[in-house]
Amino acid sequence: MNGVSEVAVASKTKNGLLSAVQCVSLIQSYIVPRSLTKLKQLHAHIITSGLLYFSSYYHSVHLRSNLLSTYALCGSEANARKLFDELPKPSLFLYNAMIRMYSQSGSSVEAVKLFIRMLSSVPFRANKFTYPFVIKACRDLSWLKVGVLVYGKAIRSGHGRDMFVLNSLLAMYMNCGKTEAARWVFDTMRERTVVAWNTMISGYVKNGFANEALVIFNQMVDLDVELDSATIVSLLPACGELKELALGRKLHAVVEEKGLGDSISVWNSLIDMYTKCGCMDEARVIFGNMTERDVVTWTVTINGYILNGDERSAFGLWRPMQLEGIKPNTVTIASLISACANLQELKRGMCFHGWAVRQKLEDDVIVKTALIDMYAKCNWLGLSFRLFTRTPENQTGPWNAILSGCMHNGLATGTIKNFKQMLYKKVDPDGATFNILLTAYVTLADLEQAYNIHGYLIRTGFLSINEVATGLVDLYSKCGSLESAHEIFNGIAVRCRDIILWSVLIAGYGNNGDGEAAVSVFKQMVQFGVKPNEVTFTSVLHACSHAGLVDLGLDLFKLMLKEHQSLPCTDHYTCMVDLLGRVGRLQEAYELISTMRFQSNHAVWGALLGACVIHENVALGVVAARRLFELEPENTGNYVLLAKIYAAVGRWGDAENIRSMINDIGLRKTPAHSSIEVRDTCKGMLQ
DNA sequence: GCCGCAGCTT
Repeated sequence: MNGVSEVAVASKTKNGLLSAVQCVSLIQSYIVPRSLTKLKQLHAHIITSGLLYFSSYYHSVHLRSNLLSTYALCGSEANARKLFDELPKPSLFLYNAMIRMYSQSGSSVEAVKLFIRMLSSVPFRANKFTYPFVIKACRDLSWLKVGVLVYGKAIRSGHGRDMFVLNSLLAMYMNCGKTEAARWVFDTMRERTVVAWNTMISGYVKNGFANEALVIFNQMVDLDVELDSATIVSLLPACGELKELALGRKLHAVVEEKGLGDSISVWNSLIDMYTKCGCMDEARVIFGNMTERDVVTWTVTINGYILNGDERSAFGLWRPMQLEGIKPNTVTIASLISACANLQELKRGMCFHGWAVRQKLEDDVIVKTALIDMYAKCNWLGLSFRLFTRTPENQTGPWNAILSGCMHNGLATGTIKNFKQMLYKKVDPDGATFNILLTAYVTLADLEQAYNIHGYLIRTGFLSINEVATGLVDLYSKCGSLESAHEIFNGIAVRCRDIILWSVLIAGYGNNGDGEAAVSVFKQMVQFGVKPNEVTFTSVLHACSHAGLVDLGLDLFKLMLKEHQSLPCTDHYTCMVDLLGRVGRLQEAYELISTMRFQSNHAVWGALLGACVIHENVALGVVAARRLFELEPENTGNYVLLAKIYAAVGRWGDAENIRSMINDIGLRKTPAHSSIEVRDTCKGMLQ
């Protein structure tokens, strides 16, 4: 209301000229505080007082220009546009103001259109302020070719080496995935501010080259470039991705030392980094110390809990978040829905679905994708499909969700059929699509099909994605073609071979009964400096046990305890019990179980019982079976195995006792068919 | 004759 009184004062002066000047200075005073309401009031006053008509032409244009540029700065598109259209010959400054407004508000197409109109209607060339706006608009639209043409214009008008123009060009190349082009521009820049370095870092991270981002950062440090908060915010996602906790902590220290923590996004990025490195405690501390939190703060924390397997705590933030007045957005709700999918909590998932519908967020693609996935993981594929059919068809995310939903519900051929539909509808598949598709082909285990998809992946270039290549190695191994699997493996650059790829090949040899090859690949992996993890050890021990390589397996087990200092898990013990049990070293297997530092599970005892059956060892068989009866009383298979041992050594009375035990349990706890099956097995053995 | 423009988290 203050604005009205100011306006009133201004209009009291009889002299229209003074009044117009006063209006201009008032308008300009609204620029920094972005006082749109006051501006509108003043605008109305200018119209009713006739200032625009009674002033000189010069002052009238001046007033209009100021009104327009301030509307544009305040993001009031409709008002700015109306004024702009009324002007017969807008100045370069006003064109810039309009283009800036469009490119900042996301109306990028309008920005580019206006630029083209400007080129044809303005007697002078665009200036150095114009190009960054237009290139940014092209960046947001991923219009690489148009952007390059605009840059060509910039060169011809002498702004090709302008720092701002080059920085926006860098960002455009990075956003369009052209990291080499960006690199070239960066290398040829004469003058590099911290903005250029930051653009390179964030660009590399966005394009999946987190390692390159770290390299750039190190160069930046070597050259003593002063980093700012944007550097931190750009680099922290790389730390999270690469689990570079040490560097992440260092950056945290830098934030504290240099006082870079004035923006929320810095703290948000730190929380995100800590959660990705598995440090929920440190993330919680930052969260607690923040005096102001935004929707991203809550979302990264919720995501962090989910990532670290603590979905309960994630759900627990839902209410406090809203009590603090922060409204969840599409990212928040999608994360929570995916947490419901992890836990198969259909009811809770439906509650979030309902909330999303009420908030009109249901049609957002990431929310839709999360919902499709959630219903599929809760085994409600019908609901998944119903949502899917109401989704715009050209987006990859929902298609991937429905493909993985088919797989989750055991429909391998359905997955492949839908993938073909996807291609038919001209939807672009991505790396994730092929990861899912390859698991579908794995269940079919058809070598001919594997060759076909291999060829397809080469033609489309998707084989260069590491996870996809890993999936293909797995597919070939599961089809029994270890030669092809190894060939793909050899085709992957040594530095790109991650732990998962190695483990897949080791498991491949193991499952094909070639324990020696599995162990040899394992040794190669260690030689290349890749640290084996739990899964690798499980695979290699499993391989030994399948191939009967007892002593080799024992050596590896000891190696695991000593050199790699990994704590063995139950899977490892199961492999070892299996390994020893198969060759009849039952007593050793039993002793190994006794050395376990934690609760033994059914798999370990099951392995021992299985070995006792083969070697007809009653004493240990009874021990193992008793433990199993405690651990899983309703699993009739265990009773059958024990009965088998008794039967094998001729202790028919004991076998008969087991049979009656099974009958009791079978009638009470297992489905009828299983009890009948069990009874028949026993009968067969007793006869 | 207004004197602005680039990079950054879920």
